[in-house]
Amino acid sequence: MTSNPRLLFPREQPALAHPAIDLVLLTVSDGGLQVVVRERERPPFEGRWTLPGRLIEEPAAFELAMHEVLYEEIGDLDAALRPFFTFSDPARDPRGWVISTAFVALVRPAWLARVTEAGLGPVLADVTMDEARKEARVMTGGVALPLAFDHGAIIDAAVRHLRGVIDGTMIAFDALDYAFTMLELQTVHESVLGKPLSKPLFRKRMLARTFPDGRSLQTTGDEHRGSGRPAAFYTLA
Amino acid sequence: MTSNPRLLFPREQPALAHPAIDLVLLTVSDGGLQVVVRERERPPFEGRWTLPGRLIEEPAAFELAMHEVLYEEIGDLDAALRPFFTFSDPARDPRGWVISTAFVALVRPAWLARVTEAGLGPVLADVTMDEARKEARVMTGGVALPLAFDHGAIIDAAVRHLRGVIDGTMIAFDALDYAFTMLELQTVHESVLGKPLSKPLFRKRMLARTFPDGRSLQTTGDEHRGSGRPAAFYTLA
DNA sequence: AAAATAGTGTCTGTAAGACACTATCAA
DNA sequence: TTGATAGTGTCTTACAGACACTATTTT
Repeated sequence: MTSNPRLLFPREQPALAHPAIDLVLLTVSDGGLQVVVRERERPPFEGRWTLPGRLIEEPAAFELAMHEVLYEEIGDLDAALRPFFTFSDPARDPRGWVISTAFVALVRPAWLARVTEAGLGPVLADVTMDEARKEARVMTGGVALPLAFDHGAIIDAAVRHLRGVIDGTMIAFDALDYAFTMLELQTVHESVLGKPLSKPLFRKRMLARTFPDGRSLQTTGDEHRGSGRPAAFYTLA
Repeated sequence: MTSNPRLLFPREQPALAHPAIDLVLLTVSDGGLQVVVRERERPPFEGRWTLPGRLIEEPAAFELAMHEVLYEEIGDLDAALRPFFTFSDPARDPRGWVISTAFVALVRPAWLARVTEAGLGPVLADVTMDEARKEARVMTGGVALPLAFDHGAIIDAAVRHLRGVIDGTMIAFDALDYAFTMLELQTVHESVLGKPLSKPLFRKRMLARTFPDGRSLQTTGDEHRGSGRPAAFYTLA
């Protein structure tokens, strides 16, 4: 499919752009939000950090291209990626007009383990939301990683999107294993919202709730043993 | 086909696409949702109906192109258009790969008057949501208008988007004049949601509410006189 | 026993929801 | 007066939110 689409619109001079996708893969560990980023190896923005993503090479619905990128980056993933915004500013990429549709997903820390293990590939970086500016910042070990393009704004928009939907959808469970403790679930919510929640209230609400797919939280019978009283494991059933 | 995302422009053949925008301009009159559509005058889909929109001719952020289309279609408009989805299926336009970012706005019936008056231009059509299928249908005077491209799906997605945000944002007021009655406000909500609401409850909620910009509903002192008891006019202040 | 984490009970305020009612206009 | 539309009062139930409390484990 290399035919130039310009020829198909004889009566107009429509602009052409490079379609692209960027993925904001977020996870919650150590009580904070983390995002997958990798270092750019060529100009522009050589040495700065970017989200996984790329220009589209074959005409295909973005939802398909998105799964390709996922497979290459992480190896496998069936988490629900949702599109949340399309970034279209002609100045966002100095090489040309790149229109990027951004997707966001919460993923389980275990699924990202292979990313970190690889060593030279993408890394997990802590996300800091700057509530005043419209850009998130990322850092590892307290060292800020400079971001390429408008990727700070993309991460910011992704987290704000999640904040709006985390309480009405089942997205939070994408960040958790099959079985999880109530505290783990609460930490996912708190990390996304960027603020603490009341423990008794959160518990009550979650246990009373029937989720959109009809399931609700059930104890598995197993327990998580830590340094204090064991915590019950819950799952969706 | 190599798929190393680090080799972008120089060594790969990224696809090109035509960026486009489509506008879903909705209004509420006669107690129902209406949308601006116009008849296509050439293939493909000649004679079928489309949303206002077009291919982008100059690289520019979509938000700018959107205002251009608005100015040409309606003459003037400052309503808040919000992007809600980007449609990217390569098969959605038989001429080539057209990636369309769709925007939705509620607008005042008076602003659309000139559209209808023009006669030969766009028309206002009644919107029927087909809750089962993911496509809305439109009709005028009980006669269904066949839609071009995936515009039925775009309208469906637009209304679903509105349903999710109408109660938490101030969008509903975009469909109303400076002063409006409580019933007019309620009708806007009901038309978007596609279901009736309790009158006393709606009234209580709206009068008790402080909206995101800090304003709340205040009576203007004027009255709307109809066939029954006059209704108080309200406004945001 | 002390520390740590898990989990519960109770009270108060507020909002949802249902329903019946009153108010004010035109004809 | 009747019909029509506008607007209110009241009662019940549910949930948010705050806070103090109890429970079960490890060290």
